[in-house]
Amino acid sequence: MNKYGDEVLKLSNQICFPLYAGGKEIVRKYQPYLEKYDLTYTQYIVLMVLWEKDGISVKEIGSRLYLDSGTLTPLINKLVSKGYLKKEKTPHDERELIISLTKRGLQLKEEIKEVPPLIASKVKLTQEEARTLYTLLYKLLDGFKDE
Amino acid sequence: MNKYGDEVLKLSNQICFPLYAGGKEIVRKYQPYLEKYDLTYTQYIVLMVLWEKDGISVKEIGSRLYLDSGTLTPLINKLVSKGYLKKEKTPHDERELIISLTKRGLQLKEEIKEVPPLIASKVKLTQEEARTLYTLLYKLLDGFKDE
DNA sequence: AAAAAATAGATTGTATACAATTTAATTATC
DNA sequence: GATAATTAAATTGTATACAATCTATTTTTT
Repeated sequence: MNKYGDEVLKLSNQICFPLYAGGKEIVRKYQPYLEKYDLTYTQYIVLMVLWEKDGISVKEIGSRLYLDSGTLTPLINKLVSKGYLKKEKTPHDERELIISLTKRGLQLKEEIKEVPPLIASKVKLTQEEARTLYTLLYKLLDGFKDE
Repeated sequence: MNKYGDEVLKLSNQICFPLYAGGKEIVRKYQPYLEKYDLTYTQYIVLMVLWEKDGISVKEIGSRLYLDSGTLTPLINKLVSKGYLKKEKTPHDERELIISLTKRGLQLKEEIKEVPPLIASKVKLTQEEARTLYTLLYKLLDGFKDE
């Protein structure tokens, strides 16, 4: 028996649950706004990565988003078929695939700028609280990385 | 053009992304420990709800976990076939389904108490930080509820 | 340089998630 | 009291996630 008895198994005592639920809910909040652009949240963050740094490998996209090729391969294919991305092999390493934005993919960036403020307005936290949450979440994520 | 220019679309400026990634990673951390009990994280939190309050409806489980019947129905069926849960209709409302723990489902609670401390040890936050994160996550979730 | 190990991406199989719809039962309205 | 509106759960369809495996290529070892 654990020294805390039943307490450790209460949903209300676990940091994991609100984190899991919060992550899920935030994605759900995005969907209605992204629907207009025929994008899902995951597709949107893949594009966000490329808007910041274009022409990177699937591997690098994955390491930035904590996603693996099992998720990214079909998702990138969908974005290619939608005309937002293109795939090409690198000459120096035939295993590697370089993902780049098409003109249309780049255009989308300007249109979609309206979305983040709309979501931000739904987050009922002060600037200070949001900053603290942000810092703690990254501290948690960084702690997971090294092991 | 948004007054912040490109800034709003940077992954590093969004609270949503670390939340999404953190939620996903925490579930991934759980899997190896839950595998031993033949459970997934979602199955585990459904059991957690019932360990706290047995004999509730699918609807109530859903409202506590932010999940709908589309997710819960097949998941509960799996837990029934594993021998952890049983389903029965209420006499007073034939639409409603009451989900209860079997003896085996109740036993599992004692065995699985070892897991939360193992996860907690992977979270590299001080007690103070964890408490703050917890508070902010619930504030965020509560803010989502009313609208 | 041949064999072994490692790596990038694709594939397969299982398990969520959730919107939208359907079905059955209950409540509300007229 | 019949009809309409609502509700709980199930079903359907689409899109992640990710472990495990596979394939092709590159790098390391010997």
